[in-house]
Amino acid sequence: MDETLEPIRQNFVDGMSGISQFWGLPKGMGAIFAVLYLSPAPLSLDELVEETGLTKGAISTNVRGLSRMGLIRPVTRLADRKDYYEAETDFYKAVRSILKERQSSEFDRAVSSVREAISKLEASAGADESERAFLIERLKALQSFFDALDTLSSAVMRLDSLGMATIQNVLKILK
Amino acid sequence: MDETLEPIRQNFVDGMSGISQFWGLPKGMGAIFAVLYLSPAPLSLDELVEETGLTKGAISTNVRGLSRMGLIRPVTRLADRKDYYEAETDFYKAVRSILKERQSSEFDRAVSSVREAISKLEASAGADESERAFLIERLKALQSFFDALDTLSSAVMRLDSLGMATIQNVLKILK
DNA sequence: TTTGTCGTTTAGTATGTACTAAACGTAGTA
DNA sequence: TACTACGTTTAGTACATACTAAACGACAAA
Repeated sequence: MDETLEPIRQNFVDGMSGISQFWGLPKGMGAIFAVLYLSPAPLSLDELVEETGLTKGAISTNVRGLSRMGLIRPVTRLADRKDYYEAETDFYKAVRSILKERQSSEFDRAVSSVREAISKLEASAGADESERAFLIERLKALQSFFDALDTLSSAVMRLDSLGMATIQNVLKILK
Repeated sequence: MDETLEPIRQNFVDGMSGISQFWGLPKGMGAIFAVLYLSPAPLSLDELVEETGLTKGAISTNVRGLSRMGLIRPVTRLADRKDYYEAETDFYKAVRSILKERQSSEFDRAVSSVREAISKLEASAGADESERAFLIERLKALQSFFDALDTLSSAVMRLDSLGMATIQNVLKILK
């Protein structure tokens, strides 16, 4: 690697680490992704150890997380027991993958929690009428907001089939 | 408060706490917002202490954070030294406010970090040519992705002026 | 089988942070 | 002035978690 370019790369890696922990992810993830993203060839775990300064254990767990989110991709070479990884360069694909990940876990729980609360409230006659009505109203407003988010999210996840032209259309409306 | 409704409310509060810490925010924030959102009238700090079980200190700092994000709003009553707070019920307004908050802080730093890297790279002639070209290509791809995000984000922030019809249009395209 | 090279897992550690408890500052009230 | 009722700030604590170091398991080669 050219020494002139090294500080620039290092700065980029630091920046991505910052973003990473800003979004609540381990900063090692950001660093690993940054290194892979600026690498012309897939890298092995040991090479990542070399480049990031993290230990193999940390690399192992973070790499698994990044794979699960679709931000990096394992590359296997025949007759080579090492695992190699490369960065996903299609960010829209990565965004979809991340949304899919997050969606399933916690967001759904929140949505169904609200839905459950509403149906319980509607079932509980005999309680204070005005307060009950108020709670139902508030929760339904929240629910419709969640629905909008859900529509948006699942729309984005289907974005590959809709084609990149869709993104342009949306941006044109918003611009 | 009707005792029949209490467990439902409590369940909702717990759920919002969960979401809150899932998104990297203190779970106390979620709880406070939930309590305020389900309250017909604005609540004072001491009432929030009562409802959430947190101490006044924690309430104080979390309430400040929620205000800054635009998720709740202070309400002052004449001839009453207490501060009261109520939840923002326009979630789109809250989203805009949160985006504005996040945008300014870390995202911009990332964007300008990439831009800076690119211009440094373009200035550093004499270095390894093929690698330099590769880095520039990758960073420019990342930059255009950031630009798209930025366009989207600032568009959402201007969404009140564009009107709610815009949201409908966007969702129609995506649906 | 033994040996070496992988990735994974585990136990321990350090760091950040959200909280509690209590002191504090401030502004109305007697 | 002293007193009271607030919200804020600070010092300390508990807890979560991302990491290190090292043991472990799997697998291919000798």
